[in-house]
Amino acid sequence: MIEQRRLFLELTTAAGLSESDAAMVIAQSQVKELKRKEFLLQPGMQSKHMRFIEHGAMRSYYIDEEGHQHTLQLGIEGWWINDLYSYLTEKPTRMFIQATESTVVTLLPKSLLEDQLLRCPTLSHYFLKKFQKAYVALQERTLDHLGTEAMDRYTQFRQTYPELEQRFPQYIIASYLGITPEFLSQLRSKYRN
Amino acid sequence: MIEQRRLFLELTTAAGLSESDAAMVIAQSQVKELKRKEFLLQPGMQSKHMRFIEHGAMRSYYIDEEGHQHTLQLGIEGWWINDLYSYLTEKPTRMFIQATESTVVTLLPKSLLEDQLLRCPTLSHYFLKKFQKAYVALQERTLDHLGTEAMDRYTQFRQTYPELEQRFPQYIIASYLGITPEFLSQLRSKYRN
DNA sequence: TGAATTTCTTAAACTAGTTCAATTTTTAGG
DNA sequence: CCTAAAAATTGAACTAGTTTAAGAAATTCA
Repeated sequence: MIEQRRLFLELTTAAGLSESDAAMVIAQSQVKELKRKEFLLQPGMQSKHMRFIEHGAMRSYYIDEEGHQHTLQLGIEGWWINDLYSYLTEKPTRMFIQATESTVVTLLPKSLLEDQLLRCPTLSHYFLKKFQKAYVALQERTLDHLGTEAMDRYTQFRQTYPELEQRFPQYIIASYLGITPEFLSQLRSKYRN
Repeated sequence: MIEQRRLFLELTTAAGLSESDAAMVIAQSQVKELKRKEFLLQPGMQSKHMRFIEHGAMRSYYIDEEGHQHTLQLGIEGWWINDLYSYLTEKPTRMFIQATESTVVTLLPKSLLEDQLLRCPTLSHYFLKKFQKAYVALQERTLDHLGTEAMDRYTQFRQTYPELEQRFPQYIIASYLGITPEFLSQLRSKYRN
């Protein structure tokens, strides 16, 4: 059964673990099923797991003082999703992580994972790269936001993540792009002609 | 002489290294002096060092397609400054790192540093925390930017970094806050009354 | 010290993106 | 398959922040 898990595939291919090492990691994991709109994490909670999407789709977002949602991360099967801020600092999160379809996630508890990272350099290297990638993605997104106008951000988003555009409703994509759904709608109608 | 270096102090106190371990790190380092407006890093270069400000002040920024500057990091003596994106990925940077006063920096070459990280867990832990902090700071800044209006960002900045406000010209602070110098000037005049 | 350069301010015209409100279209899931 | 709920669209009024321009103040360093 383990072999059917997408995470098993990820660890044996992308991470380069042996099948037995991968099996050991998976043995420590929990599986969680979520219905559409259910939450995996909510403000005030602490993120104590690394989370891998087996199938389905999720997003992380936070709500500012004026009540506006800002989507920070989108993810579908085969992606990791988390609030690394809370995971790394062990402070309470300000974020929601929510399933946008019915979704299955594998959870690796931080405490157990850290033991395994000490024992398995390959795994450790894999996660180091993941953290770096997360930093890089965040920086890229931040620069993008500061220096690019909404329309360009939208076309760039479509090119970079064509699979995401079909998978998430537009109001979520708008919130990821940092604009209102109404304004995205306007952009789209201009784009068409 | 080594004992006079601010980095020596940082390593023996904040990082908790022994004096001899700290001395070994320092022995691998270079010192660089910069005049006001001189660059430590420019687009296209690769960031191959960790950089510690001995004294003076620096900022990192990038220039978008329309030619606007966006300041990402400010730093004064006792702070690290770098483009971690380029340092971690070993790709060319998009950023400038510039001295805003005459400044002395200690440079730790990545290749040598990584050997030392392997040998010295205390040092390794110190840098792990630094990377995490950088991620956290970036995330905080990004959220802030998305959800807070300029005036609030400004007052928050003043509270969080009172030492920086006096140290950098306003047009740099404006660019750090993500607004034009003219608009910051307006905000300040409202704030006064 | 003093001239040249850099930085800051003010104000008016402007624009990218928001808000509000009402209508239409699409989708979820019993 | 049907209906309630969710999502997308349209347009008009609005606002936070930009642009341009020009003068005033502050700072640098020869």
